[in-house]
Amino acid sequence: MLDIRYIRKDSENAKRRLKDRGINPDTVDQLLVFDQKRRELIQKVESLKAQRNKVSDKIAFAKRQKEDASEAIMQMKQVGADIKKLDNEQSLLESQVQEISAHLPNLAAAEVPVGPDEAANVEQRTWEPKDYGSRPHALKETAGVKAHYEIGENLGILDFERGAKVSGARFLYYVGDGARLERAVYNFMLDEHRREGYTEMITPIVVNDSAMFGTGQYPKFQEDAYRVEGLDQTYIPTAEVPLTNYYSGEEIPSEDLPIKFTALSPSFRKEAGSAGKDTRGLIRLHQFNKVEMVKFTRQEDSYNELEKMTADAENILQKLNLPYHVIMLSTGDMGFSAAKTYDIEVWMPQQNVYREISSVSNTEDFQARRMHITYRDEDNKLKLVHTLNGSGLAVGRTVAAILENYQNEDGSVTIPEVLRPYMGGQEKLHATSHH
RNA sequence: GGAGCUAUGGCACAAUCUGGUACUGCAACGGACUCGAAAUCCGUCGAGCCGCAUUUCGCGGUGUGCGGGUUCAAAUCCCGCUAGCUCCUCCA
Repeated sequence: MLDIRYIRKDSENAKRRLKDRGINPDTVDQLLVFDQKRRELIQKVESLKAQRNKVSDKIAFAKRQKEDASEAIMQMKQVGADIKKLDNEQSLLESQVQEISAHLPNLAAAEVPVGPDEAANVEQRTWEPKDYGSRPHALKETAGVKAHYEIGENLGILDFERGAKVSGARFLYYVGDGARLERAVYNFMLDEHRREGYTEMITPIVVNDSAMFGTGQYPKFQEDAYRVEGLDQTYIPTAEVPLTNYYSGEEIPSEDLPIKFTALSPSFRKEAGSAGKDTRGLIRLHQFNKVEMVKFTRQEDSYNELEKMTADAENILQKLNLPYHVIMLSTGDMGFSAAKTYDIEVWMPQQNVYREISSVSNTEDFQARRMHITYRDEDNKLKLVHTLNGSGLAVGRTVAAILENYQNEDGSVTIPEVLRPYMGGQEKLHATSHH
């Protein structure tokens, strides 16, 4: 959520910056009207309440003295009724202010490119293994390159058909070495992050509505969430939700900052509005594994920590020897809560494109204000923490990238060296029977 | 899932039956004493949120788990909810 006092005080800039995020300035004007009315009403009702408090004290005093207070009581009857009426008006205005505020996205950081969509994103850097060209999996340019789902099905390690039979489209079974590879990948990721100082967590994967509100998924993006029927609970779309809400409503001892969490979790998304897109393979599923990173930082540290978190995600791809590039998302392509986002896209040779495998964002105090997570600065002043989140990485998409980039001409797949200790020293995936 | 109990400052608790200034202790902070500290004594102490004012001290509202209701007035009475504890039931 944005600071209403900023919008009030610097409304022209607020409108301009929100316009970059796709918000009609009229919406902001409407918000300011409600806010103005609300504050006028507060002043009215508060002076009545001050009066009531004073007279109530007098009545209490009189009763103790066994004196008659019925005149004051009669007088206060009307005041009480007026307060109730104004209180109701005020709570209506509060909810109108809240309704608009809750739907306003975060403001973009100054250096974020302004643009309506992904065309305005700006590439930051590219990376590929030094010996990429001489490796057997360097099939980037050749015609015989297979798609990851084709490789997986041929090897018998990915079973989309039975996933669809049992659950529906966009679900799958990993079978045998496929399941082992997935497990190797996320264990490797978690171990790397732990080494970088992240505390490993296992979180609830069902959360309540206030948690979904806290990180910014609700109220705006409910249609993409798997809700538990009748329970006001939701299967998490990302571990960012339970990890960030861990401290909701709390003051974090400032000597503990920055705090770094990592967790593997399944992520559930209805993918409403993406019908027909990326329908095949591991790219777009209703359920997928993801290793997530979350940080809580002092305000002045968050952008430095954003760079570090991005490097932590890149480290995984570098150790896996997978080519990638990093882009900075434009104002029109960023997520609701983000002030600045780097996407990391991994090279997928069969489609000849870079494909998103991680998204790393600084939300500044946007989530912390919704969740009320604070710390005290050097002057003992209460401040909102900054929160960051990033994938490190999407596990299924990593498996897909490994299959495509490490495929051999005989149909086998070489296992990246760093993963071999996680697979009993195995070096290749071959077609085998798993039945 | 069933029954009972509980929820009050950073912590521990009182006031709830019988509606009327939310008690006390510990901790914390300031001061006295001291070369310094401990002990002792004196004083301050409801976090957060909202509004107004602002160069500074501020003023008011809210705030006894959450949401309603009754009342001139709610920690207290009524209704709903949440969480925790105990017992029963169930379970990996």
